[in-house]
Amino acid sequence: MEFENIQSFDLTTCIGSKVMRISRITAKIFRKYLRPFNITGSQLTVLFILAKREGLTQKRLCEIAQLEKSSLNRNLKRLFEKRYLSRKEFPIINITDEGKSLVNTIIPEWEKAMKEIRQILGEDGEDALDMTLTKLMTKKA
Amino acid sequence: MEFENIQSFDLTTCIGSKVMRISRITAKIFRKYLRPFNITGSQLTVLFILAKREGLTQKRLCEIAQLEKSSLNRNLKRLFEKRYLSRKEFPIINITDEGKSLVNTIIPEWEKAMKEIRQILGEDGEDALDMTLTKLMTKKA
DNA sequence: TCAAAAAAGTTGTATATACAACTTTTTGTT
DNA sequence: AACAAAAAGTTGTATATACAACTTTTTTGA
Repeated sequence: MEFENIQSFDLTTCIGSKVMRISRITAKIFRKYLRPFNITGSQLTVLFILAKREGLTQKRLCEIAQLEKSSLNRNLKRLFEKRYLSRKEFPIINITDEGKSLVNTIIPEWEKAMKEIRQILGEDGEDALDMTLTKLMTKKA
Repeated sequence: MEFENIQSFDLTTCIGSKVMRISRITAKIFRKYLRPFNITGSQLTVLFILAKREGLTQKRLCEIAQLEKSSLNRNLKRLFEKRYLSRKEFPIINITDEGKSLVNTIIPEWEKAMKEIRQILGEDGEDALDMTLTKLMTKKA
């Protein structure tokens, strides 16, 4: 068999693989700092959003976090269970005092993670990341 | 309550969130092209590696793909089930003819996905991504 | 050689994610 | 107000991922 395509193929060019690797590496750094709080990066993102802008629906949260609605729905479920969020007046979701307090406590640790990653990326690396995301967001919506 | 930290916090700076978003967007583009083949990007990465370098152990695959061993183990399980990989002489894993054939067939579709992403990122965007990954890999190992 | 130690591989458990299908809620129209 | 249509939210199912704990295989040293 020939398999012409495989011959000329170079797997190190794959953008998908690269992005997944970047994501795994940075996620690992955040996990290291967040582990003591028994919370994940994804959950924290939602808490961050609601700590700044209270009273959002799932729909709005999806748009802000750019998450598929069922993905967000399950993230929220865990945060309701942990009592960091509440939904007393459906469908409006709010952060609880407990949630706010957690966010306030975590921010310094989050800053440590950010500092560690910034030391690796440098200012130009961070700019590069911003450019990448900006381009992807504007073209894709 | 005060929650001083929340006041001054700006969630749009979070590198972790940005990276996760980039990853979700690019993954979605790849999925679009790979769906007809009933295979995922992560599975394809493993097949790509073994299409070029036959006869690897899980250990070596982990190092090459930069995946945690249990994550890889489960990816492999699905590829064994689909008969794209085999392990006749434990612990050496090989791609099957079926697997090679699939990879050969998929490469043109993979190239379409790459083209679509490249059009969004541009050459500078792709360079930026490479820089980001290089920095993360050298510092983290 | 064979027993202990180390390495590799596997399984348990949990979260994240997406797509599709379904249910509930909201909205718009008469 | 009541029904139909649309939107929002939820659940089913599957994959990806990681960490911890466990099992199997390989290596090492006596």
